[in-house]
Amino acid sequence: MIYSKPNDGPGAAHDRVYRALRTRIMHGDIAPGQALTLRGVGREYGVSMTPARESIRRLVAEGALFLSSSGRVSTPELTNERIEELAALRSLLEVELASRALPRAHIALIDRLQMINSAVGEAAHNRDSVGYIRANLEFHRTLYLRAQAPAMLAMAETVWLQLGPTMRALYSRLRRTDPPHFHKLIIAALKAGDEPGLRLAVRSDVTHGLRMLAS
Amino acid sequence: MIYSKPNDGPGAAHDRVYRALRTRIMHGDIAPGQALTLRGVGREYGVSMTPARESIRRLVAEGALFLSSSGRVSTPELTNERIEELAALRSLLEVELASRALPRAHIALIDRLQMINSAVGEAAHNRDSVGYIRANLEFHRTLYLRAQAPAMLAMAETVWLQLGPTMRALYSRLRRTDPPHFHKLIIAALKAGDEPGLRLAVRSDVTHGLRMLAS
DNA sequence: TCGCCGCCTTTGTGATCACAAAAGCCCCCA
DNA sequence: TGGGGGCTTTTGTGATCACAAAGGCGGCGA
Repeated sequence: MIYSKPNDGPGAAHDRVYRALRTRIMHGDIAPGQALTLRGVGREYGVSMTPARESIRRLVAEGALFLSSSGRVSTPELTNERIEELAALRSLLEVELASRALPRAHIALIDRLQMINSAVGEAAHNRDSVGYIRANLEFHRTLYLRAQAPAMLAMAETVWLQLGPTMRALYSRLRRTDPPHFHKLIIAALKAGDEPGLRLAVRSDVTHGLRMLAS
Repeated sequence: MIYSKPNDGPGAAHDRVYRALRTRIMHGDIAPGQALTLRGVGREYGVSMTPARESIRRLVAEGALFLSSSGRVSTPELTNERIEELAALRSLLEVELASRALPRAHIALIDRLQMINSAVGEAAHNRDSVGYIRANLEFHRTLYLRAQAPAMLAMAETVWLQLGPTMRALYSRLRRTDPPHFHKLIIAALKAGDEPGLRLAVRSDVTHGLRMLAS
């Protein structure tokens, strides 16, 4: 098999496959319950079963994929209990991340958040669920990067990953065309240096979208 | 290669290796910075490189092992910043888990916790670091199982896993022979149904041990 | 005696293969 | 026409191999 580059940076072929699959799952590119096969993934990315297996097993370890008792893997179909739990985890982790980012949030960061937020609004207007999820996650990640807490951010991303397919199902179901209200509250709290307000705004933003899955 | 049983339950050979390694790491059986090799692990557990590789890569994905840029794996040597972050994560997650477990904590559970806690004290008295860590984690897990929050508990265990080798280094360094004081506070708060007290006791217990690593 | 260069060994990576189990499928019969 | 049994294909698992790169070690020179 011929690649464009013999060694694509640190890591290897399985890392490329892993990253591609991870991004697709996190952005909601794959519907819940969709099955994946080792040979299929390998064929799709031009690698043998070995890197495909490593990528898939890694995603299983992170909770992004579900491994049936017979070894078949598929994207998970979450129960309501699990969704509530994951929402609670998002709330716990992201409130803390935002709070830690607050003292370091200068005006340049806030400007960037506002730009990203307009991209969120645009995706919402165009009813582009994948674009909406991607921009929304970028908004949150940009803020949390300032917290200088890599382990915590990694955990938050793991939760996003587990929610990816479900978020797709959610956002394609509800027809929202307005940009998220709570993002504006987050930005306002950042500008004002208002920590309790920021915590509340983040918790509301995180909880709001996921709460309407109980229906 | 001959096994005692052709199919050891759900999963397979790699699952057995994974579980064994995971337990050893979480209990602090392996010192920080210790290197592992695929062929070495395979030889130790009587399997080929494939299951050894899957187990190790899974532990890497969970943060239990560190993967150098050249592909070598070793148990991580945590920086102080990372230890503080992981302690904060433990605090966030475990306070929430304890709080959720409180309404369901009946007398039978409290009795069991007291029994486990005496095992903790005994291990401390015998200066048995691995036994101490194991009993201590069992104390916490027994309580959190009552929270009925599997995703949250899994995250907490992932943090324990990342801290395993470091906890070993910590507990073998300091010569404590007394059972943990905060466990008694946890039990007392559970008996009294005192939620704020429980939150404080859990946070103190989690933070206390890890804080003295800054030295 | 100390440091550096080159060789040999160890190690991870990806590919391929044999095997068994699971899944899907089709045909036949009630 | 609907369901069940058996066959074929698909799929995951573990083993093994070839290869390249990294590591370690010893010897040689200054």
